[in-house]
Amino acid sequence: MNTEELDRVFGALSDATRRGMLAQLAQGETNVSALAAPYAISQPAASKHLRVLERAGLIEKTRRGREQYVRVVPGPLDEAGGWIAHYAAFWRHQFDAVEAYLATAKEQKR
Amino acid sequence: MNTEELDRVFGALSDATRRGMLAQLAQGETNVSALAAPYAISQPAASKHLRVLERAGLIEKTRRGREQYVRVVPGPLDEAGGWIAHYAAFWRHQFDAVEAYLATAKEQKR
DNA sequence: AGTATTCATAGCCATATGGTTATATATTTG
DNA sequence: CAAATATATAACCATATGGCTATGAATACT
Repeated sequence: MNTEELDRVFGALSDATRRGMLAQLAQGETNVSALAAPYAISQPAASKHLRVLERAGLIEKTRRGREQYVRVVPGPLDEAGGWIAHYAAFWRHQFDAVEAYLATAKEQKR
Repeated sequence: MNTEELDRVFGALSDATRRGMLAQLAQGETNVSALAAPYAISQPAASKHLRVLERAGLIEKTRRGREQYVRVVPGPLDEAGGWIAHYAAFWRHQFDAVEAYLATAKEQKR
C-alpha cells in the first residue's frame, strides 16, 4: 500500500460516524439509507461519508435498482492495522525499556 | 478510550510526515530538530505536526534546556490498533463468507 | 555581553471535512 | 402516468490541516 492510500485509510477512520458505518457493515452489506439511519445527519452528509470511505478503498458499492448496496473491503484495513502493529512492537519495547530503567534507578536509590 | 480521542489518534496517523516521525521515535527519543530534519518542511510546520501528535496523546515532550525531547506514548496506538483488529475479524469473516458463497455458486453452475 | 541555537506562536493562504438546503436522476409503486 | 423512494450532486458555510514567513523567548556558546 502506498503512502497516500494509508493517509486516506487513517483519515477515513478518524471520524466516529464513518467508524460506526464500518462497524455496522461488519454485520453484512446494507444500503445507504440503512447506514445513514443511526445518525442525526442529512442524507447528503451520509453520502459524503461513504465517498470518503470509498476513496480510501474501504468500501465498495453495487447498485441494485434504485438502491446502492455497500460492503467492506478488508484489505486496506488489514494494512492499516499492520502498520500500527509493526511499529507498536518497537514503541512498546522502548516504553518497557524506560520502565525497566526507572525501576532499576529506583532500586539503586534504595 | 473515548470517541474523540480515537478521532484524534486516527487523524494524527493520516499524515505521512507524522507517521514518519512516529517511526523515527521507535528508535528512541529525540529532539524536535532531529524529528524535523528528514522532511523538506519549515520548523514551524514540524512543530505543528508534533502538536497534532501531542493532542492525540501519541507523544509526550520534556524540555531539557533549550531542547525539547519527544517520546512515544504507546497506549493510544494500542487502542487504535485494537479497534481495527476487533472489527477486522468480522469484516474478514464476512469477506470469506462471500468468497465461499461465490465459490459454491460457481460450483452449482458447473 | 553579544551571538547563535532551539523551539513556539502569530498571521496568512489554500485545501479538505463535515454539515446544511435545494435540486436532479433513476427506479419503484399505486 | 403520477407519486414516492433512493441516491447523487451542487452550492454554500465553518472549522481543521498543512504549508509558509516573521517574530519572540529561552538557553547555550564564545
